[in-house]
Amino acid sequence: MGATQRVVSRRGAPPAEPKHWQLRNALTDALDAEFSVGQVLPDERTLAARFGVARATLRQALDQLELEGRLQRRRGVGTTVAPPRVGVDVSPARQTWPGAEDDPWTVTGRALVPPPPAVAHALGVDPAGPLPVVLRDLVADGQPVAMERLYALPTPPADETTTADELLAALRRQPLEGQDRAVELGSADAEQARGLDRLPGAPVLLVTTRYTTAGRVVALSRATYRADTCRLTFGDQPLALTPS
Amino acid sequence: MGATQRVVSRRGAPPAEPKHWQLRNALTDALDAEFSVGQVLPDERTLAARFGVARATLRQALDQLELEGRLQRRRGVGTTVAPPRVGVDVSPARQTWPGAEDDPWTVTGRALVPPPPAVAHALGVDPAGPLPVVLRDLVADGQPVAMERLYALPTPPADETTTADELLAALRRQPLEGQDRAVELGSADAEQARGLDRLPGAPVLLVTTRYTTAGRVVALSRATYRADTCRLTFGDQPLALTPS
DNA sequence: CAGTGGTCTAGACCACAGC
DNA sequence: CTGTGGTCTAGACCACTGG
Repeated sequence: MGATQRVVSRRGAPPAEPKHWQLRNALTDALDAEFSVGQVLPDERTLAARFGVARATLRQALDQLELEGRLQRRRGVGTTVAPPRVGVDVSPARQTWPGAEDDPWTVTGRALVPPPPAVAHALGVDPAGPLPVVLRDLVADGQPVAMERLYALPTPPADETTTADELLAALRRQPLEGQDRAVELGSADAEQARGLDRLPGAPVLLVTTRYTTAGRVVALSRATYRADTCRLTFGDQPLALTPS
Repeated sequence: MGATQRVVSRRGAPPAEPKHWQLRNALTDALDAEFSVGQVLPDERTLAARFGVARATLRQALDQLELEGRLQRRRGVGTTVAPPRVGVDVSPARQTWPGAEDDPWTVTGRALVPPPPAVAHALGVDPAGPLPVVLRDLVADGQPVAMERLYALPTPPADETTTADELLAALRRQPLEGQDRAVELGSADAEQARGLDRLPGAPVLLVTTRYTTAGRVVALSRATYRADTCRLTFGDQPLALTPS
């Protein structure tokens, strides 16, 4: 990225693309060609001036690139070129309960709370009645990448003194008949944002897993992965691919 | 949502949450309590005035809700409450080539193009040499939900006259040994945006599938799903769950 | 403390849908 | 044409990091 430049063309043909999009494309090319992982970019005010746009417009482009995992921004620090996304294996192929050996998740706590309506419905329980939850974290490459809430149908019924490990052990005692998963886009709530080192509303990949035994859903996991840094892999071996 | 209201509390405790986030939460609650699918919201200028914020701030909250699949916005029309996300089955369990019978995708074209670097690398071919691509669309509930580019290692070599169906047939003639998938967050390019009836940069779930035969990747699919309207399901049966 | 990204404002104009 | 969401601007202030 050289001296003052206007990548933007607005005169002439009517259906011109939005400036922030042209800017994103220009920055993508610059990132590919002239920057290496970890390198810090000029600050936003400087970049905006350099491209001849308002800071809000420049930020729209940076937002895109951060969403795509190309950039990493930290308040008070600066904007750096992000490393390729971390591949996280989430294949349902390995039919195991959570907490089995070589399970990379770490238990961070447990609670007894009224489940969200959707969870209560899936488990077939009363939304008002408290349900035990196991809280777990996933760390990859030294960075927190996901947080999970695992709602379990307790057998035998749990109380305030039941530990997370006891809840997991109770699940493992049953035969696991099946599990299915769903992935969708969501946004981090305040607590998740704190745990993932992001701001509230940060984009996350929400993975919902249902564990069934005897034709009945007995546990339901809600895992939120940082969408900017994670690639979820299903299958034999992780991919070494970056978009486009 | 009644008359003029300020949901926002900024005085007092220092670490107050951002207005746009409080606004998102307030709107989420209102959506749950007082709105039904398809209902149109007041226009943005009215809403902003109602909540006592600038339109840009209100829009930040609406952006979130649209990302989460709660709202649908159409330029020149208005903002409506979105229906629950459509579940799309993408389990790699069904080990079949694309284009098998009961494959819900529709072929829309083919091309002979130089592949993106990542694709060339995965297939082990020269990034400069043109590669055949099959273009396909996926429609669910009458709405376009995904677009796919399927890069194939042609056997025998394809030329400009090879049709999409011939390319798919050539793949199906080989034994499919394995496939693996990866899901990550991306943004729609100009063409995808057009096909998905969105604006450029719209959030998409990027699903990369590798098809292997004889220990070699012979085809690679890049499918982009509308992140606002789709939920990808892996497993026995689709889930009927909405976040929180 | 200075410098960074994050938030918020008030206003203007554009692109598009539908009447 | 009117009304909608989409884009863009210029500026201010806040929250956080690091020296």
